[in-house]
Amino acid sequence: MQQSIKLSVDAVVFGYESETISVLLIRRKYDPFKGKWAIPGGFVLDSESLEEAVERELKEETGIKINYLEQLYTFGNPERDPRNRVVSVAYFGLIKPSAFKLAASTDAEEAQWFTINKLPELSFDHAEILKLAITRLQAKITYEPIGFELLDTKFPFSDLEKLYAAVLGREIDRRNFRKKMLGLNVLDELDEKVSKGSGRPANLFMFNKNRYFKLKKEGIIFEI
Amino acid sequence: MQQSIKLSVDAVVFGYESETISVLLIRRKYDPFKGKWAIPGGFVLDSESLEEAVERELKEETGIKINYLEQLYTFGNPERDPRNRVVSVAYFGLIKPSAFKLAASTDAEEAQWFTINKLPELSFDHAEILKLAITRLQAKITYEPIGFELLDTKFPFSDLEKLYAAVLGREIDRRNFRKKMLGLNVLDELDEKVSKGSGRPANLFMFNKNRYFKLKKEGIIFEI
DNA sequence: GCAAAAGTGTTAGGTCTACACCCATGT
DNA sequence: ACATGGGTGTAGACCTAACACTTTTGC
Repeated sequence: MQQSIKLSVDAVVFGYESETISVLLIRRKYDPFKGKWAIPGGFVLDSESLEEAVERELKEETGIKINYLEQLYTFGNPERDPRNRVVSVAYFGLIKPSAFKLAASTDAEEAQWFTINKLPELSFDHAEILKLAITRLQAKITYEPIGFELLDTKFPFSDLEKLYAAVLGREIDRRNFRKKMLGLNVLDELDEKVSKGSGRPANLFMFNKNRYFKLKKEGIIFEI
Repeated sequence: MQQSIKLSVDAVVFGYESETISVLLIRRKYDPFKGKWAIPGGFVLDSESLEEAVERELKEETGIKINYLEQLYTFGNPERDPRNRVVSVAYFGLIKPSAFKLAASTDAEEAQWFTINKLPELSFDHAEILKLAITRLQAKITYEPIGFELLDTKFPFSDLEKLYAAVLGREIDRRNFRKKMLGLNVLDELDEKVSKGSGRPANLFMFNKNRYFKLKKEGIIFEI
């Protein structure tokens, strides 16, 4: 059998800071779409798994190390790359603010964070991929505890609330949200406070992953 | 760039009859796994889309024409095929009972339906693919109206109820289920009855796809 | 007239939503 | 003392889950 399809991976990486969700994009060095912005990604090597390919490409192109990674969708339209047939397995990933800064090795001209409401024009079918990733993030954050992957290990409750508001694009009721989230029984309240300059200092919380998995195994589901 | 990865598609096709869910499997003609059962599938041609590849392979191998098709997941473990690196995009599909019979052209020895509780040993990582497909079917049937793709166009309400019971693997309350399902406002009750030999004849229903899409656009969601 | 499947309501408990005031700190 | 953000409770509406008898047909 003769087949000349090439296989690539692409990764939509989301970060959260200053109450907005951002996506990591790179500027293309070569044609097609030279100079245009694109989702990081590249061809899969013969010996590596798809996830390894994503992690390798992310490290090479942006210097970041991902925190959470899941497969999104495979894009296989024969016309999606103007030159060759390239089928791409898209992933979506989340990183914590502490890993948010791009590696010094990366030329700031080449990799940048973009707020999801202020996106540049994208290469290939990457706008479509990104749109799907955002939809998935919005859906998933309501039934799996992935929001914590976007926050530091210890966080004030208001950060979590603002994150949900940013992702879902709507206001949320502070009291009801807190009640429901704490009722899920997967957050540990620490004996530590943090002050944001003015206002009453906030208690810090941590996501208890073990407790979450235990509850999940018992059939108790996370849902906001 | 040198890359010798091959790309294939595989399709987990579900059917529903006699109150059980079945999967369509084929017997492999060649090594590896010669004589073993496998999910239908094959290599993607350079010029066709992934969906076209699935439909072509299904027609070639089993003679059936699918009713509903959606991408499931892409399996890319380097070890999944003992001979070459083959990355496979798995799909999951549903067919109506009227299309349930395998084409006469197909040797019954080569393609067969298996009740999902009585599966034979499978080739490659197909057991894993099938397991994922079942999980997806169970999840999806509760929040998208895909169950109707497994029934004839006109069906008695009890068929729908038994389908849900079969897919979810548990009993469902007849009264509550009917209330909720009819309350979604996507079923049309016909002026037609059907009798199953003994017992009171049942009214027939139809899924109203247009109404469903209209409601969906208005933000009203299907949920059981 | 009896066996078999279809059709139909009510109640109690739990969950969701809407909503406003006090608390702890910095300036 | 005032500005800022953190922390908390309740009542009404709504939804869910549990539960059993009557109706229509074939035999």
